[in-house]
Amino acid sequence: MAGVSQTTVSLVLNGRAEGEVRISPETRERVLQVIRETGYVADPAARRLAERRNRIYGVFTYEAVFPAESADFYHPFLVGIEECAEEAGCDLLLFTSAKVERGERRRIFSAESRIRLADGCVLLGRTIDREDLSRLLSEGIPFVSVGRRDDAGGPVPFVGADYPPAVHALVERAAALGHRRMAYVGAGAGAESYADRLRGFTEAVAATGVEGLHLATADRLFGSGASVVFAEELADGAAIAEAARSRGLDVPRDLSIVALGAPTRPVSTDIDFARFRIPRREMGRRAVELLTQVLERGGTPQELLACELVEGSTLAPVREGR
Amino acid sequence: MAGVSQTTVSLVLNGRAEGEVRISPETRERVLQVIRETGYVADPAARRLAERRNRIYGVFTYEAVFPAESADFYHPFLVGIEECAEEAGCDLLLFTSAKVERGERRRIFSAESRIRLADGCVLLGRTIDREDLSRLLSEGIPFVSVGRRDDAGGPVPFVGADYPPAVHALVERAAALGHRRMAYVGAGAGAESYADRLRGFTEAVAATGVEGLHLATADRLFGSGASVVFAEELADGAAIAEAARSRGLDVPRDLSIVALGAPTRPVSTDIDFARFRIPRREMGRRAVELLTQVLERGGTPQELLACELVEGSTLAPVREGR
DNA sequence: ATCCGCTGCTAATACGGATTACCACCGCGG
DNA sequence: CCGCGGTGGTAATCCGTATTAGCAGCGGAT
Repeated sequence: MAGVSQTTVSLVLNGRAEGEVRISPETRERVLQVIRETGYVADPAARRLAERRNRIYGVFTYEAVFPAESADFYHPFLVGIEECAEEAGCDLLLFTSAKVERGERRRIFSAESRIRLADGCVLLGRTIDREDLSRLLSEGIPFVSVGRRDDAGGPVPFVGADYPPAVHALVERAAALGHRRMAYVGAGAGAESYADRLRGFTEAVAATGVEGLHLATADRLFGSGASVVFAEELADGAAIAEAARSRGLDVPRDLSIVALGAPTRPVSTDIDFARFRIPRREMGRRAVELLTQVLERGGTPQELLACELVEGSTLAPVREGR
Repeated sequence: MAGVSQTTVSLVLNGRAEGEVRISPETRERVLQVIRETGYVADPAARRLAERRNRIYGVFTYEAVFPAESADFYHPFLVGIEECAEEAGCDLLLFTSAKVERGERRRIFSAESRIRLADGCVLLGRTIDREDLSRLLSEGIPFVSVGRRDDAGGPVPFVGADYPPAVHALVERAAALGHRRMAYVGAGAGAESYADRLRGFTEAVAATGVEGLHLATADRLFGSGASVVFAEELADGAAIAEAARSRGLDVPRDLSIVALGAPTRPVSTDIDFARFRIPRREMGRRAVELLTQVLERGGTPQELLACELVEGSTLAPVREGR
């Protein structure tokens, strides 16, 4: 239509017409005019094939992205991811195709995986398959994990929440309120985030010189003599509060409770726990920024974002006589 | 690695090895073995280029998908869309790249639009640009709109909520409770969904033989003598309830209120309005199903899903003497 | 010995755009 | 008239897969 070659159109379209290769302003204008009239847009698939770049970022979650169960937890991450993708002019590819079989988790690599259609990928999930991770690394697929991850055959790029200092601060606050015997309730393992919380607790009690107990479950909590309990998850905190109430204990007069996580399961509690805020939205944003950075300059960025403390009303001075 | 040509791999990969083209079972097994070992996956971009098919469905929303403001409204649609995409083995491409300029809406077609990377597209939004719609039609891009749409240079494929019968049923119920003067408050235009509600109302009052008023705003409602008001949006209903209270009117003793929409804006009200339920999740699911159908067999499906009535507590018998 | 039909596989090409090497043209100085 | 440098553009190739036409080899029938 403009009487020029495909090459010329490509050059004009990509603004390369000013550098090495020269196209006269008249020709350029003519091509642009036709493009405007027809609304021509280069085929993204062909572009990807030729250019190895798409401006499409993949988003992989081990659970369904939208559904309600964990929606409250994942949603803020996605808000941040979308915001930042929008600013970067990128589209998001949600890998929904990996069927979640009953009891099975999604897998990143399936026979039909379209992960390589995206320039790179943001990973979301409490835990991430080590096999998947190491394969991502070995195949050289650019990605950033939301949440700290242990090495998996190499360092993993991530943006995580910095749990240890946050837990540390809460332990110190409890100590300042007179607590001398503290319990951590939760696995303290399984996911990196759990391990980090327990580590923060363990280091903090050591540094503060108070006594720290680690209980896998709340069963033996009430015989332990602990005056404050650090619950690994908000749901755990709610359960402990309920158990305390049923024993006739008042929170926080008889027992202080600190919650160390965000609601990953839908918890119907309006208790205003002493806790910290996981900067989920910021983590989402930052993950996309880091992915962009990886795509442009490579590297293996690892970042931890600070968690803001929330005073709450479940951490009080230790009761005399305990 | 298997000592065969690229063609052979392609044939094996696509299970074409049994039809016209023949590959010996031994060779096939050898290729499959290598595929298993290496985890080879065909490049989706190249596939799309060659095959014109991707198993990627685009999702276009005029507002940001995730953010909180309209999250409550859009989320159920997305749940349905994701569910169905997962079952169909499709990935979802969110067109987040179209920057939402201050005060501007997203546009489907931009210079960088990656819409053609997807096999087809699901459109979501209260209103959809007519230009965008007619361009989709004229370019022959397969799509399905969530929400009924008027023709835009041709019939538009959609799955919508069937408002008129739902509104009709509510009008009838009001009439059965003795109401003889009913008001509809809202624009009744702008979006198809609003027009449909007003149309349902207008037809229903005519059929029922009661008096129907259409008020653009609630300003003159209280002098109108209407004993029941149909609010176009849930938020409108909440505002009217508030206004009634401030006038010393009791809902529903002095004034019945029927809400005709779902919360599109975050409304903090716990009023249990007489209303109907928009089957949003089902609409999302169905949209994906219809898109699949369009891709396979073409056509322009148009479907309306029934809205279930919700009794609520804001519709009562008309008060004597009004 | 020739031809046929079948089996099993591959060479060649298309898909649409990015990139690169190179060519045709023009004006100018020698 | 020749050579030279700068302009403006294009042919050719590549990206990785799907598809199609066709080729080599072989056994059996004529």
